[in-house]
Amino acid sequence: MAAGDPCRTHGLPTDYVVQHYMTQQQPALIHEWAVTPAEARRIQTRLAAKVSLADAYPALRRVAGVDVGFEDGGAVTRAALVLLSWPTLEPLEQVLVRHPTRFPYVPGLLSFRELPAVLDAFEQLSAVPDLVFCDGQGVAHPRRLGIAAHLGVLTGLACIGVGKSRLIGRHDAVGDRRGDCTPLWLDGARIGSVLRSRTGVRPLYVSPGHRVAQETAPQLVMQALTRFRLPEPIRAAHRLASAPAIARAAERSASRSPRS
DNA sequence: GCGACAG
DNA sequence: ATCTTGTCGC
Repeated sequence: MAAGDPCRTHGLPTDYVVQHYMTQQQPALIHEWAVTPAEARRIQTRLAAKVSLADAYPALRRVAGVDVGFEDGGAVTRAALVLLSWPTLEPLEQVLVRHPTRFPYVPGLLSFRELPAVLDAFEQLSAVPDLVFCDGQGVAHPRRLGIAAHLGVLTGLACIGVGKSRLIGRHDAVGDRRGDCTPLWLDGARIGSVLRSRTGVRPLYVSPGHRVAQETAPQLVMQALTRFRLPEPIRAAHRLASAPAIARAAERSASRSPRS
């Protein structure tokens, strides 16, 4: 691969070494996506060793939000990526990529289903975000490599996983007021935080993906919140990824109350 | 063998 | 995630 080329992730043999996403610095391990569940789990265990749980991101100027949706009963994957200013959270740029879906949903292997399209979206973004908020878990995962951690290791970007529900781990009851937070544990180690992003809503499962510390992750999510349950970067990405569903909903309500 | 199980 | 209408609550 020539220096300067964006990182390509398809069709490469397992363990092929390429440059980090747009940074052209440390090489990163890129693997094949056409794998069996058993191979995927081995890849996760190997890549998990590359995750860093120490704060190591640039001064925050712009952040990104990632979310994925589906069309055609799952046949098509839609990856939405939105770039926003920080700390003002104003949308700056957005990218939507559609890919044929080629991996089933298997609990614990979500990244193998969604990341191919997400990585393509990153290649089309004109600027590199200083931090990424990703829908799903970070290291709060059976093998410590949820989609946010996987994305972080492959791109080298600082990432935070924000899950709407729990994949694994145990925790005490969370306070019911906005900002209340309690650690998420697995085998005696902290793997994330359970955060009440808004009073009266189900808590968020926040965990570092890469280059972010356990204590920092929930703080950054709090700073990315406005008045809703989900942090703004992810809300923006979700709106984009769910555009077809929203359009169909609007279509139905329009047919129920026709004008004229 | 029986649950649990991101999106 | 997606399919789907109305409905209970702040």
